Amino acid sequence: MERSLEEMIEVLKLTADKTRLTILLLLQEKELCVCDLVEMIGISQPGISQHLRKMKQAGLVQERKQGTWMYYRLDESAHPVVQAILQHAPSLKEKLEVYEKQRNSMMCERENNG
Amino acid sequence: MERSLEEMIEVLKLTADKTRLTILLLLQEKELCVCDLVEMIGISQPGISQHLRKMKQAGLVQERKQGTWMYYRLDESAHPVVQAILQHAPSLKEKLEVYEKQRNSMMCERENNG
DNA sequence: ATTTTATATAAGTGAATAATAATATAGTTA
DNA sequence: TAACTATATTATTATTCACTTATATAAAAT
Repeated sequence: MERSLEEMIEVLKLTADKTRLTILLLLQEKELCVCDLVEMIGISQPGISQHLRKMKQAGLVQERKQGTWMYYRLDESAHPVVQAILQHAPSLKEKLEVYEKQRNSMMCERENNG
Repeated sequence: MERSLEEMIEVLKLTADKTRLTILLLLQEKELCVCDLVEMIGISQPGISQHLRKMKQAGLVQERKQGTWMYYRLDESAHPVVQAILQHAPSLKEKLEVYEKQRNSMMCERENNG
């Protein structure tokens, strides 16, 4: 209520996109790297990176570098409407579990981070 | 949580526009006709009507005809995320009160509906 | 040092859309 | 009936934006 209407519009525009809302729902479950999101969502890597950059600039996600990987997670200090929106959306917990099982079953190339 | 991701995206896209979010915030206070919204928001009448049509089609607002006027109000059965969003936005109660006072002071051409 | 891998940035393209101007419809009033 | 008012619809335009391809950067592995 204290934040401006313009701030709300910015956040709503960011969540009003299927790719970005999916990213947020996945990050709600677990910190993930870009390549995880590319595989699970199925658009190009630059596409994912551009969405992440926008959401980082708006304070919706935070990043952490580890080697060549860049891990992303939800920013806890984001506009509170983000949590309200995510809680009204269907969970992607199952989708993430399926992805992780199949990834682990193919003799993971990297250490299992998480 | 039961409603699909696509349904959420549709609602979020509709609220992620300054004009439409303003309309919803005003309707949250009171049922209003198109000309009220035109005056308060300051875009053309077709612009307002088009936004209202979209929101009506998505089940966000309802309409009621009275003479040549068409009154709009929030649809109570809209996707619950709408209420969550509106409650996180700054209220436009004051803006509406100012408008109504100045409208009443100019010897209202129509009966004061509401 | 060269190659490979993960990610970021830049450039370009097509589609969606918010706004306006012009016109149509329909109810009201003279 | 004719003029007026409130709203809806249509056509048009300009802008935004999601995505892709191509390229750059940077860390890791060979």
